Amino acid sequence: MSVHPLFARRSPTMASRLVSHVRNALFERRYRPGDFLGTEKELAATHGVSRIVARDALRTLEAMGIVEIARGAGGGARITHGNPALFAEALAVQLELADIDAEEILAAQGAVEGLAAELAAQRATKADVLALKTLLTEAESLLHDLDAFTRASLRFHLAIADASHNRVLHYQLISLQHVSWPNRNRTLNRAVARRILEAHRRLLVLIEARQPREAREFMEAHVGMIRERRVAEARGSVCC
Amino acid sequence: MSVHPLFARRSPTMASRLVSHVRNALFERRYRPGDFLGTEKELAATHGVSRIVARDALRTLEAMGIVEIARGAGGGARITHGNPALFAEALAVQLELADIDAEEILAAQGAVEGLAAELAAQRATKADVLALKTLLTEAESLLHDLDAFTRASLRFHLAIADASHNRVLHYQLISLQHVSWPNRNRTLNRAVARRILEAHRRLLVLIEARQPREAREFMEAHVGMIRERRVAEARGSVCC
DNA sequence: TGACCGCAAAAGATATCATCTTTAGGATCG
DNA sequence: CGATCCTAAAGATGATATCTTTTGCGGTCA
Repeated sequence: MSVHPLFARRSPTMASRLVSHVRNALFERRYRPGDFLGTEKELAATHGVSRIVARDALRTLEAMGIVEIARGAGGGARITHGNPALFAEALAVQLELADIDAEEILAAQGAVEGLAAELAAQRATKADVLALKTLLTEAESLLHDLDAFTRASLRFHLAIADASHNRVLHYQLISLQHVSWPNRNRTLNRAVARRILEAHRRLLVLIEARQPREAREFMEAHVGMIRERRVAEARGSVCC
Repeated sequence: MSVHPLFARRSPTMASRLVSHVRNALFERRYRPGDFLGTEKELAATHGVSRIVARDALRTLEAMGIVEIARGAGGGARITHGNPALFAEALAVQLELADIDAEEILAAQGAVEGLAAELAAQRATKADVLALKTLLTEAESLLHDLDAFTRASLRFHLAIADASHNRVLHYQLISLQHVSWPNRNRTLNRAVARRILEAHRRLLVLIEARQPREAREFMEAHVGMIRERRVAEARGSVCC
């Protein structure tokens, strides 16, 4: 039994139409972070669909990082205030599916971090510099625990992106670190750690001295060195 | 059908556990693009949950760009081969939620495209150069239709990223263009279009001549000019 | 103030129907 | 006899309805 052709045209699923509806409203600024979207039942009712369809749409919107869902009385769906981790996750998934290795990622990371260092040298506030100093001191005290040292170093790099006062760089660096950095740093030894620490000290000096061009070049070289080390590591580990 | 109390500890939702299961398998390379995951019913059965839960999980995995779902006989869920558009969308959502404007985005874009131009000047193949020339010719013939001209220009920029043979730059540029470029270019007139065309010609010459440093500097200046224009535009449009 | 309880809301299960898509088989035409 | 087109069946998601279970907020009462 076929439906009359006039009414047959509804290929995009109802859930996807609901998703588009919310997404478009967001981009047209009709929804803002924190806004209440409604409960499953309300959404289903106002859009004339079943609760399952509303659920499907909310699952998708949740995965897209657009809404947060709370249970219990007073619960329901609200527009989130943003969650960079989700975006980092999205990049990580795509890079994994496209089978992209650390070298390509670190090349791009060099450009992003180079600009971050340049802007940081132009715009870093006293608070930014203080935060960087604190992280540097913390890393110094962690030379005995190389995994913890690595994490502190990652935070130092991210703090430079923050000091650039460009949030795009912050988001990009988060996502790139998420895929470029191994959980444990296999070839890192204390000598290398000291060299990294020295590079970070020098970076901080250049930022404090307001030398954007030098900061950028130094950062690019620094990330370049990390890339070299990672490439050598990868070659060395063809077998174990 | 109630679950035995022994197995009742399940604070994270069952759908989210199913999502994690697939996600982890992907990152551990136990799943590869194209692999068949199963149908809704099969997934529900093998994980001991209802079809609703399996659906919820598949909606999430679909939004994350991990699986594709096909209907009909022989349908079901498969690991995708990647979809950069989804990732671009994720960045766009986050930038919108964090209320980031075009200037910040174009600053980051300058760094990404600068590196793309530098690498393109080092690595572009004959085919890459040919593609760039074709796009340039196409843009030249579109001076009468400024919207079409804008789209051709965007493709030209993306082709440079492709010529860099670094896929991360391609992904990043797609996502940044997605949010930085207005659908219609309000202040673009024919004189500006000619200047853009001239800049693109010069870029192509530098890439063909294998002058990485110059290509990078020129590209950074080029994107910088676009940024200036966009900022002026934004200021001019406080009111209409 | 604090513990408790009620209720609202999502999470999950089950059954059923609708719709889409592929495929295989049969009818038709050259 | 062979190729092609049509059609019907089968297999899968899409959508609806209705139900139970779990969770967490908020008000109430001691």
